[in-house]
Amino acid sequence: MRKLPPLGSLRAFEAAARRLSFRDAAAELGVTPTAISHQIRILEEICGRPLFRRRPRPLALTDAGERLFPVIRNGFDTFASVVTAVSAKTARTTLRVTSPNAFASRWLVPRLPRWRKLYPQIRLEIIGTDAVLNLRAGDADLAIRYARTMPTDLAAREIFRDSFFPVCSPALLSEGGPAITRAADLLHYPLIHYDWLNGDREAPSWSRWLAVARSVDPDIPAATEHWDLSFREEIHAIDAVAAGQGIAICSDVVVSHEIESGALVKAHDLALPGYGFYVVHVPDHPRQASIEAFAAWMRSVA
Amino acid sequence: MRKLPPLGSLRAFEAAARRLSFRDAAAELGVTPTAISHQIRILEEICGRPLFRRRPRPLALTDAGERLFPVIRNGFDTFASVVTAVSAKTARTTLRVTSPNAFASRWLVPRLPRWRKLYPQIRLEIIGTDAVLNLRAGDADLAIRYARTMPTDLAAREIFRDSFFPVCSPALLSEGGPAITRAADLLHYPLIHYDWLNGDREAPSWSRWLAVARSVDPDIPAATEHWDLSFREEIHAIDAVAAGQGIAICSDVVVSHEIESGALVKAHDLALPGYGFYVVHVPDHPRQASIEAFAAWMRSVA
DNA sequence: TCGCTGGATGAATTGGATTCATCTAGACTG
DNA sequence: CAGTCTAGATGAATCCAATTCATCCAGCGA
Repeated sequence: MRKLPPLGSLRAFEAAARRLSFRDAAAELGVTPTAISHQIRILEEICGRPLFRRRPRPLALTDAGERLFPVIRNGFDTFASVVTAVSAKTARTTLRVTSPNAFASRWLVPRLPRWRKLYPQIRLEIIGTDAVLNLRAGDADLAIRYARTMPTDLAAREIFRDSFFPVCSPALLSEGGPAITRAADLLHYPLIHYDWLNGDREAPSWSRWLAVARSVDPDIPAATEHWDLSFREEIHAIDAVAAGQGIAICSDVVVSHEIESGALVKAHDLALPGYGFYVVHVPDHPRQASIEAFAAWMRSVA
Repeated sequence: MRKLPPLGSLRAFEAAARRLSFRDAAAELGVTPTAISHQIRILEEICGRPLFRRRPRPLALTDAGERLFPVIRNGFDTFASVVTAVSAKTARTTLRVTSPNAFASRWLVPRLPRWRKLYPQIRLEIIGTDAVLNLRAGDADLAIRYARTMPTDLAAREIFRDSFFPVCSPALLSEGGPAITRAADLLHYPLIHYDWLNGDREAPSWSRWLAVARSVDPDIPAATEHWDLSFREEIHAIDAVAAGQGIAICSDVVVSHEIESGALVKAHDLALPGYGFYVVHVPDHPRQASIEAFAAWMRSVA
């Protein structure tokens, strides 16, 4: 028998974890912060352990919370998506695009004005979620999938591939830290890690990057247990990097906006190979033309 | 901005869709049928279309309902699973096994007494769900995955493979229907279909079976639009077959219990190749011994 | 040291979910 | 065909669980 916690507490938790603020979560749900506090307390009692570390501030998720969050978030994303898809006439003129969370917020959204200028007649709905929506069922018209190889289950084309570099805030380097001239120098700074949702063992990570760097710079110790800061969510990790809390291995595509604006800089030039970004859709989609336009546009602004 | 329907209505819907009865759903949730009715009405108003076809009886899901159901169900399954996993020590002596829904209820559960007899000291918790749980995150200890080829992201071993046959209730044939001596005779009966959750275009289906049968029996018409009964859920389809409503293409493994007991019979001997059942777990799992025992047991009772 | 922000806590309140009572469609029975 | 039974619909009344209010406390910055 399935034992489901009160759903209200899950909704409160999801909003609070996403915004890392009870206040903002309360505003989003149209209630007072007190209500959020109570709901999360209920969930914490069910789990038998705290989900947030409230002090010292700022608010942060505990390990248990980090574990819960992506699942609950994806679930709600998916619920919202199917219900919208099932609902009578969801403005069938908009192209519904889904992409991974980090890509949506870091790459897609900042460039949407350019899209709008080029194709003002094609409205986009961006569904940023790490849940894998079912295109065949119509949960979205087009998906941007992030994978090592081309998806084979649907019509797909590769738009571009990324590489992974160590990146950090320029402030981190200028504020009197040791200069970085060689790979080993990176180890003087906090290293920021984040998990990959998929179980790719080959995924770019500090341990892989350091292994490659070691072949160039033998001074790098073989077993660096240097887990200074670890996040379950790529977006949280990037926020931490931008805030100058350390250096992370990031996709140059995902942080390209920050690199261009100077908010982040490459800390070293050694790159790990990354993944492909694929535009995926059902074959013979009724709005093939819009899909073509979108794929072409993505490639053009790469 | 994500537009989420009231979660209570989703819970009511999920229970009602799973049991195909407002009454039973109400009993499960510990409320009166009236409450279920109200909640589902709310969800139907949000979707702008009915989710259940109430009359004529029996209760059935509409297309929109069929579309919603698996997603909501998987979401709740996953929620329950992570919350349990996160909760303080869930009796760490039990081996948590997840498998696809149909396999859990049709194959695994009926054979559990045998397991219990052999390994009374190893307690099992069966999490039957079509959602893909995250073993690395500890949502379960062991997964039975159903796939064309061996999963590569975790330690896996093939337990057995299945084949797909047309099966039906013996009552269907004995009740004066035309005898089945060749493939074309099957077309005199209602054909029962069900969707595959994964997007496998090569998945065993009536159209594939008939295509193969046509090479033996050219009398089978090429384009048979014979969609008599269609289900989104394999379990529902099997229930319909057992109730004598028609013939379906079923996995011999999933219905093996019904075949042995005589509740179902093969309607024809032509088989389609199926998939493999894989026992999957994280490498170097702390309870490797239990996992070995389980894999060995599964193979032995195949 | 003093504000200021953001969250915790417990009692009081309220509004939305549930129930009650009643009604109807369809299925089964003889 | 009545006659009966099951399962769900409907609308008003009820009630309890979630929310708010009022207050308190910890951390942070000036």
